[in-house]
Amino acid sequence: MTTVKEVCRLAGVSTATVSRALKNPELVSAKTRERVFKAVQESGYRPNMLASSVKTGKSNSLVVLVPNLSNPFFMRIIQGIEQAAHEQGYSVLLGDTQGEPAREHEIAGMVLSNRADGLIHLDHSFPFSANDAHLAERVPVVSVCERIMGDKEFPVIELDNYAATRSLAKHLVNYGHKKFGIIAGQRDSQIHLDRLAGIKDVFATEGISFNEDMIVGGAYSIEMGQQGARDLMAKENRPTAIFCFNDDIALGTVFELKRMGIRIPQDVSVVGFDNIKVSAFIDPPLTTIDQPAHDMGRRAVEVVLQIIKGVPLKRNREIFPYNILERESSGPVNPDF
Amino acid sequence: MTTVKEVCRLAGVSTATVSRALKNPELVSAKTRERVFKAVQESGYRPNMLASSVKTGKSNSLVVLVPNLSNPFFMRIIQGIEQAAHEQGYSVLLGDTQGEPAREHEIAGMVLSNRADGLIHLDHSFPFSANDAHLAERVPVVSVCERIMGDKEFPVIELDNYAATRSLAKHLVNYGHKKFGIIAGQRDSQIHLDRLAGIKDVFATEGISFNEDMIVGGAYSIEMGQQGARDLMAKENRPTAIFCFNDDIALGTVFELKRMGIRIPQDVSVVGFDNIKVSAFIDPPLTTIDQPAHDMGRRAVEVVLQIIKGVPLKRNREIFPYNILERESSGPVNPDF
DNA sequence: CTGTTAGCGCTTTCAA
DNA sequence: TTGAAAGCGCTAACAG
Repeated sequence: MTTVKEVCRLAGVSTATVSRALKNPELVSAKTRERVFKAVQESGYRPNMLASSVKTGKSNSLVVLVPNLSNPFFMRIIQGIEQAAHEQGYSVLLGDTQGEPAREHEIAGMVLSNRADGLIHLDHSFPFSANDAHLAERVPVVSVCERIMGDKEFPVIELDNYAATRSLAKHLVNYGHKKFGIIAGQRDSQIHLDRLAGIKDVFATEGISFNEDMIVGGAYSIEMGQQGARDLMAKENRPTAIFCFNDDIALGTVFELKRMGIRIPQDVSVVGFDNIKVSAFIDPPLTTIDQPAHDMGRRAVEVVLQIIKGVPLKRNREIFPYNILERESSGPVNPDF
Repeated sequence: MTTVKEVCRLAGVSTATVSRALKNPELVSAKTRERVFKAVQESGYRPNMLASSVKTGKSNSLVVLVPNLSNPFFMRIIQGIEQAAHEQGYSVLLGDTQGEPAREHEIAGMVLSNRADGLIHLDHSFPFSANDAHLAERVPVVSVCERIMGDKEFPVIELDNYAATRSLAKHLVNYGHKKFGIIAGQRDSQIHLDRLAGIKDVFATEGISFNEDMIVGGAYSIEMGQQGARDLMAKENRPTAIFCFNDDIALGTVFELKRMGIRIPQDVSVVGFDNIKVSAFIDPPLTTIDQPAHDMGRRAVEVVLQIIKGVPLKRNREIFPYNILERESSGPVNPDF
């Protein structure tokens, strides 16, 4: 491997000058600078990032914890993160946690062993092990979408889940629906609570009675959508409208209902959440909530970099705007269903 | 930050002993080891990975170049990569290249600046800049799915694309189809050539005439599928069966054909490639080629680690088995269409 | 503007 | 089995 030494030799200068010419060119005379550049060129020198990181104490990378890499919604966030990070000269260490605490601890540990300067978390769990909790105090952490549980309040980039499900609920109520079902994802998260609250709030003002046993599910997957659809349709008071807490669930629900001979939206209306790409291209196209996932990812990077750089945050919680997409999977209630 | 020094102080030993106790515990007496462990515990010490990397010259990370993070098929590969890497104690630096050479060069550069020990490429381009080409000689590189173009032949993990499209073509020919259309992804890749060859081969033996102008498209996206479907249906000799070179394209094609009032598979058969998750849940479920994406990702890690460790490779090209999934988007030809 | 020098935190000889 | 000491490749005072 060619190191500074080699460049020094070729350019006939000291290591300090090489380092300067590369990092702070304005501190070096034009002709020396040229000599150094030429030497770098000739030798094919690449500074060893690790070595400089040891010196400066900054790794210039961020670690991102994702509960499930195959969720397309997360991918949109990550794309935003990756782009913004890259623009700021940071690289992204990606860890798929599968929601397993052990893996979260391990990956989050990278930021404790100086491999990353900050952490972006796409889940609601406290990512460090109990052992590391006190060390984690000084670590720049931001969460996207989910609020991290625990004593310390971490900055969060999120959607107004409450308002979003409210508008979804209003949309369905306006269509005359009175009997609802919900297929949930993770039930123990703040998101779940917020979304549920939005729905129940509308029910309350509209005088719609809703029974907790009309909430089924418990994972953000297509299969859960299928299962949930079957469970809901087996109830004696089966719903005419179903809230799915993400689009994957909605995809499974739509598939399964159609398989059961139930028409959408003529018999049952289905709404999703997230607006993943395919949602617009299924049959029928899905009514859903569009989240600015990409921008939220970008913003998460900005915020974590602010923390890293010691810039005080204006606010600890940033709420991004949603957009309700009224497509063809929802429609007027069918009184005969 | 707590460093070795602190542990030394607490345990009353030298830095060398601490280092040994942590990396090669067997070189240290049981009681010293215990003292060190206790000191580590108390101080909450975390070794600075960067510092050790500088010494050892190994970063224990791999960089992965993805042309498009939002392609679900790539995500399956990456999931495999991430898991395998993690099991081997490696972390994954992920770079979304958007197919832009500039970004590829920049990200691939990480492996030249000691930030990563090897590179896994999910595209067919030579990832280094012309400038870095000679440096790249010594870099462990593996490609998955696509063969990297250029003088040097890099190891590759791929599918038998030729055989896969052959069986897809046979499947359609058996259904009586004679008029075909193809909606391609990237046209300048080896994959494209292989897949095309497989199809044409079957056409040749079956005596089916095929005109190059029945090949449309040029990007692996849903939108390209829509566009391609429109283009194909506008031809005077419109096809009764369409090969889509990935499932995203097929999704768009199915959507657009249905929108045009064309029934699938009664009027037109559509087949995809990749078997992304949603393919089984659209209407109709998609006939496609299942690629063992996850395993291919895992294998890529094994191979790149072999190169890193200097273990000679048995073969430079590994072909993974495909599996044709005959679902409902393909069926008997409709002579009246 | 440039060179000398002293480390960053860790690993690894070499001697004891 | 342990410690002293010499670096890994780079950066950053401090002099000059």
